[in-house]
Amino acid sequence: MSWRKLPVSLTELCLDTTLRCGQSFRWRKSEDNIWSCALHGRILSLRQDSTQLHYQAVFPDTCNAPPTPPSSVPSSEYQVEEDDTEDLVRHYLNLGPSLVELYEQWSSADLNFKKKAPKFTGVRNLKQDAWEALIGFICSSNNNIIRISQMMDKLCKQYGPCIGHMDSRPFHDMPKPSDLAHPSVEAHLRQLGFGYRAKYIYQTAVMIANEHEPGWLDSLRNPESPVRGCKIASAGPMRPEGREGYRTAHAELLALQGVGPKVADCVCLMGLGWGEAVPVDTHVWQIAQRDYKFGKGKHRSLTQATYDAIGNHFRGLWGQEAGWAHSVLFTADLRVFSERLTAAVEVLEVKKEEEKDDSHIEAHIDAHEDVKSEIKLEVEDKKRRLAAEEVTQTPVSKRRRKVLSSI
DNA sequence: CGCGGACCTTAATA
DNA sequence: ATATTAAGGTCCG
Repeated sequence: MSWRKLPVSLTELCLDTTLRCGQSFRWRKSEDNIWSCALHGRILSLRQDSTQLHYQAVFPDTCNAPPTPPSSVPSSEYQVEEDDTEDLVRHYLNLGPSLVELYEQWSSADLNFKKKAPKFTGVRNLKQDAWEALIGFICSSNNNIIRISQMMDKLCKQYGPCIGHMDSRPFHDMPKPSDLAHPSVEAHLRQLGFGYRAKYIYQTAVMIANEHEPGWLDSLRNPESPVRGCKIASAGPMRPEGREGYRTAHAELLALQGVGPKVADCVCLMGLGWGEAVPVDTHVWQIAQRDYKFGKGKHRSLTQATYDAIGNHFRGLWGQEAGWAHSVLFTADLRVFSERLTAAVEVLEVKKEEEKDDSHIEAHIDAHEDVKSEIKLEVEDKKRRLAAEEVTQTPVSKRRRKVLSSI
């Protein structure tokens, strides 16, 4: 029940960015900045300060302790089970690589990355369960992060096991493929507001539960990035189009209903450990046109050839973890973080403290004068939207609106 | 191989 | 107030 901790700086991991940037869709944040999610049979909770990541696992039903092992299980084996939360955290958050070093590497190779990344440090590429990633990203087509999250919540509440409660709210884990392979599922999901994705989810569940061998999905994983344990085998040499295992996994996934090139790449990148997978969605297509000279001549529209060319270009630029670098730029392009580009985030943070005077706010803003001028056009472009957002969304203090309009 | 339309829902935008 | 658009696309002809 007690919290444990790992030393992690905010530049190595920023939970608030990583857990909101559209990689995963099941984390919930409570009042006091605690993120929680039902994962591997427990409710995992995370929070962080400037120097440490705090984590806690609450297991169901047994006084907040891990399940009692059957007496037949040797205690030595059980010890591993009991203490695997740290491993789970390290693995899920992909804490192995030095993110500062990776950012340096990507920045030295790419001026655009160097320009955009400083406002979006600590974006980690989560190593999620492949099945969860598959369903999550099938839901993502023509959709937004809020609704995707709501859909995943409904799916788990309807079909997944309840792991426990926090703040008087139930936490359900992901249902298994066989739980969704019943013919009634499609109509039910449609009734729950999944739209045309209901059929995709049902058909994909049938494929994985009934058509493929058990373990098929995980067999597509990067052997250098196994679910548990350490590296089993080499993933082979890097090529412009990615390693062989990645290409195979991508091609296999395409056979599933509701899985096109973009969703397949998301599953490869965030569920199967293929760091070179580069999902090209509307955001990345915009980025490729705006910052990397795509959108003309041969690559006027986002055809399959253009899609592949963009991935190849980014792999050539950023290397084996190109998909991770892509996630950083994708995050920088997300609407929910757009205010970060306007320095309004400083105002937000100051506002939370409630008792600061305007001189403080001005100081915060002035500190980013250089950034502001550099992206002045973008600020102009988004300022109007932001201001409108403030008026229509939540009641905002006059002070904040005033500051915004003065940027 | 590339194009255009349909496809579910919802909330912001015009 | 009501129509249109956009939200991490895919499928089909």
